[in-house]
Amino acid sequence: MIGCMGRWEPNGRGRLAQAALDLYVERGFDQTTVAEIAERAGLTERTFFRHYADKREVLFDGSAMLQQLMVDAAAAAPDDASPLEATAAALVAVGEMFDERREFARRRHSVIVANPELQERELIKLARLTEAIAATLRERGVGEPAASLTAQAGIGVFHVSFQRWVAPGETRRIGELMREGVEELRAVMR
Amino acid sequence: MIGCMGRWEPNGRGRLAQAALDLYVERGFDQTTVAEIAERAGLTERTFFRHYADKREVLFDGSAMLQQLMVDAAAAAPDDASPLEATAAALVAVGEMFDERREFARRRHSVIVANPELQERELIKLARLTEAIAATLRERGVGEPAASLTAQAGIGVFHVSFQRWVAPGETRRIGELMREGVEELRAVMR
DNA sequence: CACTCGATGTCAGCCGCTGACCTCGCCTAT
DNA sequence: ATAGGCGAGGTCAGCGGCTGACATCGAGTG
Repeated sequence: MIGCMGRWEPNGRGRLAQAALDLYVERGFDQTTVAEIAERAGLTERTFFRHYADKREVLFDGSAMLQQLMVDAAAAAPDDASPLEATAAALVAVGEMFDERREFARRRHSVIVANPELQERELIKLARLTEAIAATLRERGVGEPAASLTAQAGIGVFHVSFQRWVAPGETRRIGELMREGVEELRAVMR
Repeated sequence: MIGCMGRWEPNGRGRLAQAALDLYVERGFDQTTVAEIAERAGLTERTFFRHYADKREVLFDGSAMLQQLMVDAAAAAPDDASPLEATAAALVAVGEMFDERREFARRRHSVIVANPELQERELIKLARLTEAIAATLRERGVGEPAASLTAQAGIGVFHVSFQRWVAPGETRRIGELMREGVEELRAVMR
């Protein structure tokens, strides 16, 4: 019951993720083959593809958890909260988790900005997240297109704030950058 | 000077695009090989890749023109126009062109919604478009993060409106949907 | 001690994509 | 008019991402 440790070492999945990030940083995404990742993790190429749908997905393992966190936070907002307030609650919810892992985020981000294929994957994760939040708002009684537009604005603020947050030299916390972003967007739409 | 018609038939690039869209619609993106596209166009696989960087790009030929159109429109807005007004001008500029090609857009869209890889490509095109508009706003003297947030809001409205515009049964023009979207977003941010 | 079951290994193969090199046919200059 | 430039296309070989089918191992279960 406790075993389940594959054939040899435990946590093959985690070893693959670690090996992949290391290699992507060391020599670049394109210059890394899946066989090399698997070898460094002490596994085979075929096993890599059992854990991750493709070579890119290994960098996006946390996105499901992020989505769950944000959706839960938006759903838990008080009934009388406005769509924007519920969305803002989702943003606040992820703030702490991000601030704890800034260096990891920078490392990962440096790989992604260097490769268009990875940016595509990041963008579709963001789009799915947007849809999930829009669905949550709809369940809260928000109509269309208001729900989609609000979710889009919220994720837009998140995205812009995230990019500022990982920029070299930036020391403010992501929550502060997101608050500032919401205010700025309000001002611009006024 | 006028010749330049490849080795046999003229417009190989266009024939490839037509063959690709037809096949993607007929049997799906995944079930279509590049060799088949090339064969239907009377060319070879290798030639396909000389015209298009990859199998997906053939569906996104028009995006460069779209970007140019929107950037020019935003840049041409009067000096005293607000960031939001300049961005709205970019939206208006694409309205007519889209309305003229609604059936083509629906056909193309049906292929894209059926395939995540194609959605990724669409999203990165939208992201590049967003960056281009943000850059235009910056040239107009708008600071950061206001420029990025405004561009993101504008493209967000465009995206949501486009999806409503291609939905089956929808008859309103895209310009009207975008105007409505901007108003809705304003209301939600208030 | 079989037996099941989930995780991994092995192997063969398709297809997207690329580099290197060759061919064809129009165009221009001498 | 002929030579050579040049751009579009063809041919071939090969890498690497990804998959299906099947074998194997190790741990828990009866």
